[in-house]
Amino acid sequence: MTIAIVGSTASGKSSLAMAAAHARPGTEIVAVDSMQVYRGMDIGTAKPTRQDQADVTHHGLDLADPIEDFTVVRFVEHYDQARAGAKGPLLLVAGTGLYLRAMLDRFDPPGEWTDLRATFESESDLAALYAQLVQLDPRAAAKIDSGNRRRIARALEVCVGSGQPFSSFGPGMDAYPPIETAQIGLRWNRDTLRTRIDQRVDDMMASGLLREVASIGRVKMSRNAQQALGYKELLDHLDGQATLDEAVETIKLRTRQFAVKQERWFRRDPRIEWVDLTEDSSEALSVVLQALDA
RNA sequence: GGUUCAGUAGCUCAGUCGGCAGAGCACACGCCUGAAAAGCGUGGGGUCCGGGGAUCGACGCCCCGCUGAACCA
Repeated sequence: MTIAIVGSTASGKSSLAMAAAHARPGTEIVAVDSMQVYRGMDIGTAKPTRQDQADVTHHGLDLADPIEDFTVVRFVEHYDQARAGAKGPLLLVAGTGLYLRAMLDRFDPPGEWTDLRATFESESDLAALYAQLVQLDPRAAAKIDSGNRRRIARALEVCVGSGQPFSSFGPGMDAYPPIETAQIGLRWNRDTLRTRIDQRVDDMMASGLLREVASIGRVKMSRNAQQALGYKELLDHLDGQATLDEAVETIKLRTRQFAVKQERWFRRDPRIEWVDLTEDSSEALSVVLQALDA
């Protein structure tokens, strides 16, 4: 039995999952989150507390040091292990849409050819790069914007490295086959979500986020870890590039934009059952419990 | 009280000689299978502070007023 709760940052999915796990003892939680995988990045990623982790078995947390670049493939491997060893139902708490889809729809990403990728990414003539992709894999090219260097380089990396078209590795993201796992989506209206985000960022600052960021430091953070909201802006502040107030405002703004981006990602998936929240989450809890009991 | 400067998209501002109203950010929407809290694209938005005048034609020139800033008293 596996259920997924999806939603944007600050939607309340973690606390809903805790409530559900308490109501159905034995349930284990899987945090599907590209940043909570980093050890020591606790406050800024709103990682479940030690107490929560003591009360309910959690997976998906603290899988890598901040100096490492984590990837989807590593997360799926971890998930498969967790699923095999789990003693009770799994409750997935997902903010990272790509990770969740890779897990549930069994994406099988082609391998890595990092030196090829580096070559393509440093190619100065982007138009020529795109033309090459159109030649090798017109189907992939049709789905990638001609200005998107990163995705073009990755597709070419796979075409050249594997000898097969990038588009031959799966149906793509717009295929939503039926799956066992029920997905429940949490949704707030934008104004309410904004105040929740502002409050959450203020709370993080009050809890010592700046100290956490300073104690890790930029040199001990990988490219990917440095992208984490809150960390990125406070690292810039520590480098003297912004005042603390400016940094906090930027965190709030970008977190809002991130939340909308998450919503747009999940919105596409027709299999998600949405629960519109006001301030009362009891309806969401009963929906989750119902799914767990089914 | 006087002088000067400013007032254009939600915000910060461009706008050449008077000739179809612009940018960045924000916002909305979409795409993306080994960086996804990343990357890429699309487009909706205007009482050009208000009023009057000269002109074929004004965001632009002239006059009056309003608001803000700086300086002088």
